[in-house]
Amino acid sequence: MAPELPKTYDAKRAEAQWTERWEALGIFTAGKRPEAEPFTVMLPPPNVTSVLHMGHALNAVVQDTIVRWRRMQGRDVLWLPGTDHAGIATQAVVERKLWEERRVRRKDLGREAFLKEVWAWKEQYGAAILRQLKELGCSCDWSRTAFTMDENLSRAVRVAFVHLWEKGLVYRGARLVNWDCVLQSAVGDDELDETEVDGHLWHIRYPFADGKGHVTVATTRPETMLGDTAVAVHPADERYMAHVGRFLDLPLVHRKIPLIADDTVESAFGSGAVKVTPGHDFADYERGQRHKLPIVSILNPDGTLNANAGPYAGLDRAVARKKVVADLEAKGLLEKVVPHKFTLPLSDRSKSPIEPLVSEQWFVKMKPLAEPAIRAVGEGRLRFVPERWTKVYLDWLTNVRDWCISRQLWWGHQIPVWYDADGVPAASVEELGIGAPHPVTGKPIARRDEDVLDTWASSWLWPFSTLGWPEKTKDLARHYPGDLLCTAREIIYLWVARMVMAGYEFLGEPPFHTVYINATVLDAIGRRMSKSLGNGIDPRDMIKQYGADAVRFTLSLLATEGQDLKLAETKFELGRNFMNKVWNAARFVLTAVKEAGGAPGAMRLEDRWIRSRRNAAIEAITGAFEGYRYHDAAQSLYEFVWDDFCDWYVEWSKPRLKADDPACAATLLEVLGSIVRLLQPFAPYLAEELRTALGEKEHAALLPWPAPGPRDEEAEREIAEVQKVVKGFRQIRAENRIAPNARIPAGFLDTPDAAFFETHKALVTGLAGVGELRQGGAPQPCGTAVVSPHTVSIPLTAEVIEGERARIRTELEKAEKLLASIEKKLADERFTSRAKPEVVERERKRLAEAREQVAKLRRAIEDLG
RNA sequence: GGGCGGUUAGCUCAACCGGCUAGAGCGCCUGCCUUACACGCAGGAGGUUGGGGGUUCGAGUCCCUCACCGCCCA
Repeated sequence: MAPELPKTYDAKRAEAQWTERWEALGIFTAGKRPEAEPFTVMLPPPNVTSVLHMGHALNAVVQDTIVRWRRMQGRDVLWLPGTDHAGIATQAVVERKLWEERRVRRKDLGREAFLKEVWAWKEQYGAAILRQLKELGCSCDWSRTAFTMDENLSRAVRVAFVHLWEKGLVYRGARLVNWDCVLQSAVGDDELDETEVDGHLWHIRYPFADGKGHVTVATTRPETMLGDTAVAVHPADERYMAHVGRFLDLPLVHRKIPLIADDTVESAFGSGAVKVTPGHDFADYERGQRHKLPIVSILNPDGTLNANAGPYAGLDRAVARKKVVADLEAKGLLEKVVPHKFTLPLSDRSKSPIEPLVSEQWFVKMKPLAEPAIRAVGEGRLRFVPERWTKVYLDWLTNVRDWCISRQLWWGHQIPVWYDADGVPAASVEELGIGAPHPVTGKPIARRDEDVLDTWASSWLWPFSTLGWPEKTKDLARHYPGDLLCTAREIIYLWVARMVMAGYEFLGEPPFHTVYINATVLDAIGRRMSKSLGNGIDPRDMIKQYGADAVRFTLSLLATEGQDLKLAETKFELGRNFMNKVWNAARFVLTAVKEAGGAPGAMRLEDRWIRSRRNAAIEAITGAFEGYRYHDAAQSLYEFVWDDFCDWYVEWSKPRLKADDPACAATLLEVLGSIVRLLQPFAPYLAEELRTALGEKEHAALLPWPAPGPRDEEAEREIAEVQKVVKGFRQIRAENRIAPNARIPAGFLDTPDAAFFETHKALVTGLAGVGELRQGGAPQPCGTAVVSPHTVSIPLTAEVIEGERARIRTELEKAEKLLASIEKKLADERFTSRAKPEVVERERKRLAEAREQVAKLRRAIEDLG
């Protein structure tokens, strides 16, 4: 059973061997345990345009670890993967490609031909990120891979839209939206890239209409003054108080606009007076609403100025800015221009400055949808981990604004609304052909709404559209509601809240009971990883370099609760080293244990001990998983394997294996089997390799999760004493430069447990590097270590005694300090009378130990002479 | 302006309900290629837990306050 195992773990080989086989064998396909309780997780669908970045990797690892653990616990796991069509992102990618390769614009092709191009692109490149998730070892049910524009998911979008339409929750209206002049579409708040830019602050004089005096306003966007409909000051600003209500003559276009008072104005900023442009600024839009100001829009959708801009009509916005500034200067109205840093929203996709623009859009009324989603938390039907994110979720929902769901794009779900010749709209799940009768007016349908829906309008249905909704499928019945959602914090309201709303609206209950918000991955100095900074660490490179298991384990180990995660490439060595450690431990066991399954033989103390430690590890890891404490889980495994198993048990096993001790062989194999199981959720490839080497028939992913057996308190206590004694010997050796391979004929032990150590001396001699263990003190000169209640010593040569004396003095100082602190504590009767009795008792015991320690160290120094 | 998080060893982070001498990995120092592993072994140094105040027999942990850093919302 001992194959030739290479000296270091070859992650590449293992990964190449298993990734495809797992999928081909369908071992992650849900539904194979019809009698078991299901466990359902939806992978947050990444954009089809994405490549795997570290954030995805962490998110996926966190989910896969939990999912693999639940699967081992016997649950019928469904982890459903898929991608999101990402309207703007994808359309922009394809448009750019068409332009670069063929100098063709989308409008040259026409809608239908363009969409064919996008689909072709999607077929070719759209699965990249899912492939990369497979390379990470993700145990998704790949047979159920979904895409937001699949036929059934698209139908779900239309059904949802018509449902909301019929409830009167969908409306069309003119609103200020983020407008991308290049893509010529509204874009969502989440599609903005807020960039800090070095701009200017133009100070412009607005004369009063009666010719007496002026007010100076400061602006970063001077051309928008053409759309001003007021100037605002703070009501308590003494400089302007007397003038509120007077009218100003808007320069260049000569519009009469009022000076108004509004307490959102910051008096300290600029001149304290701000121009109000409700048609081109979100804050001004609100001010305009409050003061019933007219809205003047000066911009065409393509970024040129319109007729409202008077003489500037037809100019591009950038050209218009220059001309406006020049004209103001010529008229002596430009007071000054000062450099000014501010944040400019750029379109994520086109990188052009976003213009707030009034346009006709479709909206969804959110208030009624938000109510049940808010109640879900109070009713305990929805829980966030870490808990503090609950507030972020609730804050957004309580102040929720209506949702602009239309996008002026072609790639996406075209809005299922048709108009007759009079422009009367009708919504329909099924296609209403041109010329067909309008369901309400009966007149022939003249056209379909051109716009498509926001991508979130499909992804908010993801937890059930992927299961077949609106059909009443078996999957839907079994897997809705699901259990867990793992995602990033920035998506809590964009997506999480909307999914909960959709869950209640369409199915009457939330789509999951727990939302785990994973850490944000930062670079080594704490900045977000971003393309523009170029500080990202590519998980694919890390997988190549260190192996998928190492990447996974490292991320788990670094995922401390609620903390962001600072990452440097070298951190992955941590995971790699651990994988190698496990590999070598297994290699040792498999080569050293010649036969399995002889007579079990009598168990020794250390055999009982390692089982007890193993049980402790099972308990700790299981508990940590239950609380989503990944760091604790990974740490417990790491310590058990490295410290308990490798550093102690394996070392103790070496001489026993030479003597063919069956109890020892059986213990090694049993514990290694446990390690394989505990490792599986973190490191599926290595676990699979090891279970094969161990001759297990079942895939590691399908092995049962170990149940924690009883602890053996006595063995743990006794072995702890042995370890103290061994460490004492090692300390004397190391401090006196005795080479590790130099075997000392005899070590001396002065202990109250003489009989115990007589029985178990083999546990000491091997690891302490002493030929035999004798009771009592060593003859002088000797080195001494006090490990209360034991004292260990070994004979030394005369020349090293000076160093030994210094060492023991330092020890003594430490011990005396400790003793003094305990004495002081116990001398204080407030402590002895008020502290819990068991705490006082413990201190008394420590006092005795410390006294003994000090006495022994003093004697050791005296003995040295 | 409002909210949230953070500040613990040189670095990255732990520390359940307040209670043993505040732990680990990396880095550093010393000695070792001891036939599982140098991606390793053994040992060691390194901390006024951001400052100040308070509660308590006892505070990294609870309260107040200040400072700085980060994120989110407006």
